[in-house]
Amino acid sequence: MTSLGGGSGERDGETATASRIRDAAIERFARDGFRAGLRTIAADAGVTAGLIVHHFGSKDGLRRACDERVLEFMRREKEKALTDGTGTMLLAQMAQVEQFAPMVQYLLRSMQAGGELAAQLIEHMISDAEAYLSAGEAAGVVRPSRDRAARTRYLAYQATGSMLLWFTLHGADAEPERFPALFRQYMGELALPALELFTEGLLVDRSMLDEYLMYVPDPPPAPHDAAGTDGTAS
Amino acid sequence: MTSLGGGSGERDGETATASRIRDAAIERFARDGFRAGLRTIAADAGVTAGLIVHHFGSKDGLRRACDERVLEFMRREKEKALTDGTGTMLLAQMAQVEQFAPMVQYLLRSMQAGGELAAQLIEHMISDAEAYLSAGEAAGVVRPSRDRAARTRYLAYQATGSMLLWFTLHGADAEPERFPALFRQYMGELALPALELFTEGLLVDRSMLDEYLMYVPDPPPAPHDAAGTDGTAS
DNA sequence: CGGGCGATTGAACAAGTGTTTAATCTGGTG
DNA sequence: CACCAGATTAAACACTTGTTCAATCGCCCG
Repeated sequence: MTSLGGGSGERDGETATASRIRDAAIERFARDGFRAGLRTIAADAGVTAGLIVHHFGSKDGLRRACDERVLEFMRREKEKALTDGTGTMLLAQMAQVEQFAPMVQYLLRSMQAGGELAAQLIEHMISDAEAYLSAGEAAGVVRPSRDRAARTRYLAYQATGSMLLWFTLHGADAEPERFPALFRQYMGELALPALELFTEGLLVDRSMLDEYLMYVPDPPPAPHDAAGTDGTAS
Repeated sequence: MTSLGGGSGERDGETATASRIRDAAIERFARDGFRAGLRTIAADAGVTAGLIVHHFGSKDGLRRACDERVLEFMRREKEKALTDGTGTMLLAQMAQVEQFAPMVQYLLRSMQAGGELAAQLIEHMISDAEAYLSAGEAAGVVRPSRDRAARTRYLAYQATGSMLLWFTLHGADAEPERFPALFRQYMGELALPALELFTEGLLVDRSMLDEYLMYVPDPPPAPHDAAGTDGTAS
């Protein structure tokens, strides 16, 4: 009934049934996590478990197909939406559209479980943020950093990670119908503190930062773990 | 051989074998996630699967016992370490001690999977951060916020969530022996961007914040989801 | 010594998993 | 129409899972 493709559900070399199975899998994985059984997905798609492995080889093959579909969809959708550099806005906008909500939920499930798609996604977001922050610096609205790469990664991890945690605690077992509303609520609670922190910071004076800069080499320290048993930086 | 208790492994009404099973379960859950089988845990503890359910009723009972143990351990350890308000420092310090690393890893597994322990933990961290930030405000080193509760939650979610994501992508399947080193690396990459953001902010001017404050009621808006189909705030 | 009681075991059970296999259905082509 | 290739099914397989059950072991108390 609901074709996740938003138009072109089928791709090169894929039969209509295969794409229907794959879309049902995305929806079921989004709802129940990746421990959902093949028979459940098969029932959702109105087919048999055997047919799934006939088309995708194995459950892992099915998951790879889902990953690929979601990733390609994200790539295509990214250029149509104005991003805030962290991907949060992009996901938020996508979650509003009922048709795309399962994709966002599937994505968060992926990050919950780890794996290739999650890693690619976060790197994707980091490179987006890199471009966005660089443009902001050039335009004079974003302060330059002593280590731009590190800051970019830091911001992307913060934004994505807090969203993931929030989803895990409040939205993982929720019906997909409630998902857009939950996402709106998350953004609403987020906006003010984020803007405050981004424009005014958190600390009153610079002593902590300056103190830190006294003790470590400036831009990019050794990327590999040095010795140093002191873990406390107060 | 390695008693996770750090001294008093047994508690009221618990036989020595039961606590040995529970500690083995914590270690195994930390290593493999909660899908680890009872027989694996039983083998780790040198017993049989049947004995586990004899002592804990079910696998869920075992997990509850593990949760309780870890939570109580965190409570006891919290007062011995100086926290930075977000719990990151606390976990980092604990991860340095080889004996406690499995507990931290178990905790992150819990947050990965959601559930009661994770929810309690994050609320715990939020209330810690609340006290810490309030003290900072009173001492004049932390800027006051227009909505202190929201900012506290925001900061706790950011810190915990980014740590969780980082762990999921880089450390979930790592040997527990490497875990302390991975944690040190994470803290090292984190320190500079965090201090920069906290003391200098990210944006050069206040226009975005002021613009936002023009459109929403100041301190705490309606907590329930209002209508408003416009999700874009530029 | 004897009886009992909890700890502990090994085997069995029932339900679930992903996957395989042989058979059937279906549609297009010579 | 005959034929074949792919789609599709139902059943079986091998395996793992959590849980149950009866039997045994070991120790403490009377």
